[in-house]
Amino acid sequence: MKSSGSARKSEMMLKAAQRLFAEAGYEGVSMDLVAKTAGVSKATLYAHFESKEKLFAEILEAENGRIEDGDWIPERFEGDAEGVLRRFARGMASFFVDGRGLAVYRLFVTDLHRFPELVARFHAAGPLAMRSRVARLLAQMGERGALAIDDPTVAADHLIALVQGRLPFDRSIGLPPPSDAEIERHVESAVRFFLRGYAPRNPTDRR
Amino acid sequence: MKSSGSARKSEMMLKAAQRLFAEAGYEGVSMDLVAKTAGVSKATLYAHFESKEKLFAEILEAENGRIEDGDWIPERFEGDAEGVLRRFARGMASFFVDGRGLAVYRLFVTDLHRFPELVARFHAAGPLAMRSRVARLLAQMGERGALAIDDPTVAADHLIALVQGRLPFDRSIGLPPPSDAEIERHVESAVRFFLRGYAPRNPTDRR
DNA sequence: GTCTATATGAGGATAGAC
DNA sequence: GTCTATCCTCATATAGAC
Repeated sequence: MKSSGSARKSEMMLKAAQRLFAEAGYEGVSMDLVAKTAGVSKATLYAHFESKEKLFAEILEAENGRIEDGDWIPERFEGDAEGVLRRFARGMASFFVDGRGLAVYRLFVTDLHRFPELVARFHAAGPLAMRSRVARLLAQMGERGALAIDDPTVAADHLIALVQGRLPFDRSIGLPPPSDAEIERHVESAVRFFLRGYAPRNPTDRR
Repeated sequence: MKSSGSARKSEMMLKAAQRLFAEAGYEGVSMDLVAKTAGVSKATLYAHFESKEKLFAEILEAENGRIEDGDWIPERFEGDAEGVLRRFARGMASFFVDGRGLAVYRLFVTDLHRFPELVARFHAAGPLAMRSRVARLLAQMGERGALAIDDPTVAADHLIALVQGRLPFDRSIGLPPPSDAEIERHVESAVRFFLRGYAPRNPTDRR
């Protein structure tokens, strides 16, 4: 059962690296620390990952790729637009205050420029994929007359910008997390504003 | 005239550090490089700045404090709201694509968390000061009936979020700068959306 | 104040035994 | 594959002469 122990160690290393990089970024984590946290020696770590850069890129790609996992972007529009948008916005806010969104945001801004060959791919798989999914949702709302959506991609940019706001920025610079009440006010204000801008010109004009 | 030479060197060191830190961040710049760029020895550099952290904090405070210098946030509202907002948005966009805004944004996200005792002060002197100034402008527009502004601070958050969008984020991760046409489309779309949301309910109701 | 030379330590990566 | 021990580079910071 040697290979089983090996597989377990491999997983330990990945999990340790994932957590540490998300917390402290590329420069903030040493290979010594990753090895120690995973309970292996540095040589073992290097036997599995040829360099710190490769390890980091692998971790970041995994985190970034799971950006669509969140259940906070509905696949299809069902129900009332305001309720759907409010739930979406709440999910997005916590995603960028506490969750993977914050970690990926920080890793992108802090360290991605070190890997020029990855930038375009990761950008497409992360932020752009998220926008596409939001745009699809908004397009459905537009088709049903719940919103007056001209260009769904542009509208998605607007919605994301409003809901995201300064949340990940403020968290990244070290400000304490906003309270639930503050998040709720932020979300509420963003959604109401978005609805003002994209309300259907004639609310009764539904097909 | 020894003190004159000394003052010149002091300035050289500050200018070098300012440029280098803005380009490469705290970790990306060594004291060796700062000294070499400034044309002095490392010992001289340390005679003027007791540590790299102190030097960095001094540079960042100066850059951040000049955030209000830009002529792109008018002190007073004069003319038509749409034109003022469009000029403001163009100025802000280039501030965050090329200018000091981009540099400060990156330094904040990348390195400010290393100086917990500075976070609150720098946040107030930078992002919050900018928002205050935008809020004052919007409040004036509201008072004159050019916009329907309920809470100027909230409206400023919305406007900044829309205009800033992903510009500094995309630039920070290493994407190429958007073309002038792309910036113009972005700005135009943000301003039009903002105006839709904050248009006066009754445009003729001016005092 | 300013220089050259150096102390000191951290961290990425590898050698060699098992 | 995994370990211990080590190499090597680089970066902060300082000693000591002028």
